[in-house]
Amino acid sequence: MGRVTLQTIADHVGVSRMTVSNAFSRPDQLSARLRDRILAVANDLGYVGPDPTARALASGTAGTVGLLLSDTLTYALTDEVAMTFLAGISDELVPTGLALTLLPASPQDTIVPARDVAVDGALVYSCDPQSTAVGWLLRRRLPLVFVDQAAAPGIASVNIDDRLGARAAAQHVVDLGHRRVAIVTIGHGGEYGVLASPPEALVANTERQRLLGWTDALGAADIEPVVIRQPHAEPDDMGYTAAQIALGLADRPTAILCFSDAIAGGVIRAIQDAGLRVPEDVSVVGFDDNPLARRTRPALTTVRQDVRAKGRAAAAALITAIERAKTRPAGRGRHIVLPTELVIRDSTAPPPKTIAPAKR
Amino acid sequence: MGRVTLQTIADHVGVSRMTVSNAFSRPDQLSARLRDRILAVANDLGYVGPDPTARALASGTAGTVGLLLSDTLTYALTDEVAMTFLAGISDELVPTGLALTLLPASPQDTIVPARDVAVDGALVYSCDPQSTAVGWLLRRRLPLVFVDQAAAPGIASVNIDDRLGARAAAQHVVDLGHRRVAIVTIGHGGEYGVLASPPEALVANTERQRLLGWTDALGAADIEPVVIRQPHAEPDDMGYTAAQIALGLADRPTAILCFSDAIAGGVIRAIQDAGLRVPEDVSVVGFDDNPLARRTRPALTTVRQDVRAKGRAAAAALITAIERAKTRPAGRGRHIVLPTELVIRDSTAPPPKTIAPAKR
DNA sequence: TAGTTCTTCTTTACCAGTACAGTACCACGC
DNA sequence: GCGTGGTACTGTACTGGTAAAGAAGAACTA
Repeated sequence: MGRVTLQTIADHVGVSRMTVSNAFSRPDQLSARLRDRILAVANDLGYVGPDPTARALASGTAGTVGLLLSDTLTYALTDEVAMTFLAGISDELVPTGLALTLLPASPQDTIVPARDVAVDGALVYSCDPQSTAVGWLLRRRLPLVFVDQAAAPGIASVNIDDRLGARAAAQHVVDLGHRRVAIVTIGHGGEYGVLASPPEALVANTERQRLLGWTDALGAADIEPVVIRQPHAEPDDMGYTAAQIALGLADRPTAILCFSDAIAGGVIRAIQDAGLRVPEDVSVVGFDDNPLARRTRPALTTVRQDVRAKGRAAAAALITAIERAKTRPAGRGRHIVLPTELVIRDSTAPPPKTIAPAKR
Repeated sequence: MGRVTLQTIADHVGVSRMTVSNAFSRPDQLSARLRDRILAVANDLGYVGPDPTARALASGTAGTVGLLLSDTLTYALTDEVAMTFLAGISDELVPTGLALTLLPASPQDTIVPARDVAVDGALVYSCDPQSTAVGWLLRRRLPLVFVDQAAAPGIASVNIDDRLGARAAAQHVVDLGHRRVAIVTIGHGGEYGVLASPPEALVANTERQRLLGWTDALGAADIEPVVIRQPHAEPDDMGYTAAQIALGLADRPTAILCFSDAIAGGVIRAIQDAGLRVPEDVSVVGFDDNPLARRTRPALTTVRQDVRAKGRAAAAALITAIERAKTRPAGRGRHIVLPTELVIRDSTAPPPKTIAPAKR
């Protein structure tokens, strides 16, 4: 069947295939007159442009970068912070003309996107570095950037200062005079419910770092927090059930530190539904400072991170890594750590003098 | 530089290149013994698997589908409804092993993802059908599915029943006895502020359809709504400013119909900040029924759409379209319309007998 | 006027696979 | 003892481009 290729056009115009290729890809390599003629003929023949797959093979660039998300795509995507991260990535990517390919962790092993889809490099966002998907990317020797996960030698990484941020949050409630503190966190893998094992055992790096930060400050004040870990299964219940557990404890906490603002939202609802007040009865601190934090009533005290900047930094680092890979055999990546900042709003206050009973 | 290809492995094992290819891609074509031997040698040589770009060229499949989002990626992505849509897409895509490539509308014209990135088909989500990016996809004759935009002949589409949903929302406030109704909508392109032109003039199909639906019901009750259109620039102010305009009108509306729940959130805050109550002074209706709608206080009356199902339907339609394109020259796509449903909660009530003055 | 450089186009040599049609060998049935 | 069918592997012929060096004529320099 009459598929139109560069050769078809070349024959029609009476030039070599290479010249037609240049007409599309390197306009400076031929005269403007000839180029216009070629483009006109191409248009008449219904030629759209050089075939992307063929071009990818010949030139060695796919024109897109991968993004590997933890677990199922599905799971990571429900998080609204992830959206902002994506937006940050696209800020950097769009001007370069690169596309972004989401690489789901495949359930099968016949087709595995991380192994079988063409990309020029990839961002690895909050994944288990031991996972098979990450393994494939490493073996392919693609330029990589690790984001929100433990830095690996030789691989560029972008992180926020989770530990310091969490530490500041915990120090804040300590300074307010709280002595009974609960932590509500979320993650995947490991045990759920009231957590007994030390933070080091957790798989998810972000969670581990924040837990270390919280216990840094609490430990220094000789406070042993109750850590409640809730699976990420029900997006609608984020933190609600965990908070109920915390409130039901004999020594009810007067402050709850949360892994994210989304969780803090659920925690606040649980507190209010139990007939208690925030911050008069229980103080709550979030993490992220997402747009909702400002609007929540009471406005949420939280640890700000600039997720969009994180996305930009990650994409920029990847672009550099790809550039470098073209010339040098292998570059050692830089490790970027972005700052966090405690934002004090209305959800934290000194602990109550006497503990009000939970109604309900 | 010893790059390892199928040939390298073939030479080592002493079989033909084709057999090595089959060992990876079509295990049933050779004996298990030989296959294991080949795989072992491949592993020793550090071979990861058939090169994705070469495979794409030779087999004619890229292993990924495109997603074209309106305008800048950046812009579409801040919307949390878009996230749920993505999750729905991945529900269908993941089991097939396909990846998802986000195709940003490029600002330049040397590299245009919609034209230059290899995909097996594409979803076009809420785009202007006249845009150049859509034009490229059409010219490439890729299997396409249009989502949330005007159906085009010969192209499969997935929509929700925006018009009927909006109509139900409007009918609801009419039934409650409201006579002064404002509409707060959002979109891109065209005039902003109090809208004078008829709905038909709007570019964005979703917005146009909902506007038609609202005016269907209001028109039948002989009510002329005030339509306020706010640009999508400031994601943090969604609906707030528009609501302030509405509340400042001489004939202050007693009901406000909103394009989305996110806008409704801003509208409610604006009403409350003006010292008025929802729903006693002003009723508010949203659209989407996103998770927040339930949590908002008061809980939001809204029009539910199943965004995730929409994503699933779109991806499924695309997969069928791709399947069919392999055999038949061109299939005419089906047009799917998903239902909407009015969910009545606490943000709507009969209008007040007397109009309370706005404080502040 | 000859040498040099530019511009413009062409030649050659890949890129790394897959599809499809063989071919050789074996077992089976009668 | 010969067709018949199945399994296991191979040979040939593509897929549609790009990089890099080469060649031919024009323009520029000395």
